[in-house]
Amino acid sequence: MAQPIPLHRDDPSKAPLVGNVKVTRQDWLNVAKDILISDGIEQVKILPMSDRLGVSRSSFYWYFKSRQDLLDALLDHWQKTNTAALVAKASAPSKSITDAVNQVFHCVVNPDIFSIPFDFAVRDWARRSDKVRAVLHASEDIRIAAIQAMFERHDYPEIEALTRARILYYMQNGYNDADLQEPLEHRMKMVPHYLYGFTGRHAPQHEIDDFRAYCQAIQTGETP
Amino acid sequence: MAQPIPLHRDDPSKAPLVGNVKVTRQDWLNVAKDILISDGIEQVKILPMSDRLGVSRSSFYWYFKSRQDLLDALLDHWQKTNTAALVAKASAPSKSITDAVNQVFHCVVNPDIFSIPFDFAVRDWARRSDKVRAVLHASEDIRIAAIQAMFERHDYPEIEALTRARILYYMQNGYNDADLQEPLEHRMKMVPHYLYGFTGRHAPQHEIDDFRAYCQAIQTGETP
DNA sequence: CGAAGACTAGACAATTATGTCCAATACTAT
DNA sequence: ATAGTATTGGACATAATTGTCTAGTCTTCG
Repeated sequence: MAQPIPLHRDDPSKAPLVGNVKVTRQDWLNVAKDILISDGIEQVKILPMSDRLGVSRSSFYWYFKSRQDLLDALLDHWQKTNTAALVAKASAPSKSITDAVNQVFHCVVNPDIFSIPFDFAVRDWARRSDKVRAVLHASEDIRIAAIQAMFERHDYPEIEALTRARILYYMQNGYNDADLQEPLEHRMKMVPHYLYGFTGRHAPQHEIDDFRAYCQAIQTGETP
Repeated sequence: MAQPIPLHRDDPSKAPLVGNVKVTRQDWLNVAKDILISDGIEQVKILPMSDRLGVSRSSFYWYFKSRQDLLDALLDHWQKTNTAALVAKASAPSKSITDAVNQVFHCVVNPDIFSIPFDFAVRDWARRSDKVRAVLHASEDIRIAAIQAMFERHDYPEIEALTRARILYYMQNGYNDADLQEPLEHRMKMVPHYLYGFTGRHAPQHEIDDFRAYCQAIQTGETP
């Protein structure tokens, strides 16, 4: 009765999921992720997922020991995508601090390398699970440390590098309303101010212009 | 078996809730609010609430038509406490803009008039319910309009008043980790910067000093 | 071709939730 | 006191969810 509607598979070349279906462990994880993002961790339930995948509910237990086993895998998957992506961007070589910040900014504007909704969803989840909260805080420490190191590579003193790292990082999380259209545009406008206005200094005009051009380029589809 | 543990009642002079208990509609709402804050709306379930109140599950249906009826009442209660409190603070007369901002700041530091965790919880809830989201957005518009009007009363031009209002308001919501200890202190430190650094101007030193003194006074127990 | 392993469907059991109904009890006003 | 109302407890019905078990089907590989 239920239509198989897999939202995204690993390998699109695989046979379509109709008739006698076979799904992968990653298919279950992807559906779980979608539901986590849209409806919260409480709604990650086995029967609705199996309906969506078009397979029997009991097949789930071949791939996962239990619902908790799936949730653990989902959290692990989050760490290995979002946190890893942010750290990679922050650690990449850069010829100026503006260039470096632009690279980190990639994570805010390019959903393919960093999923903001996924981050929000995990944050919500963390409020209700000690284990997830511990993982989240550890990840945040790693992320901020990577950004701090980035500033330090561009000769900012340790304390100021940490302050700027925190502002740059938390700026991304200023809204927790995933449906709001405004956040991205608003964030982009505020980046130079947050980054340069906080300590009392101001950004050189050409750096602000660089930011604006960069944001526009990404929004119009280019990926510098 | 379950101990009756009402967390807070309307009228403490009432008989303690032991033995043959009678609870009020507000008791149910208070428990629902506590659970909403600590565990999310999904966990607001009737059986656990009745256990906590020490009454039978079916008694619930005397006070509320259904679970949804309770949730509607809970959302209504939120509007009539938090939003009303913030608007009241923003609308109160003030002899300077610093004084006015200090008054709004009351909502960040005094849990008795404005519950930040309650606000966070409703925000989470809104992500999963169109109805709640509509109410939340309407409330935010009302709040920001009140703060904007406050700045306008102190002779800020309309656009700048709106910008400052948004910053002052969203500053409160920069963190959505209700368990973190840091947010309050961090927010307090950043208030002057957010408020005065954004448009390129800077706060007079005496206003920053006023903020600091104000925050310290509240933290040490005084309520100016 | 045929067997072993990978994967799925469906039946069964246990738990927890919502909601209804009615009898029983406690409180209040006369 | 007692009648009437307010409030509660427990039985019943229904649905959703997790998990187990087993028989069966599909795929792959010798």
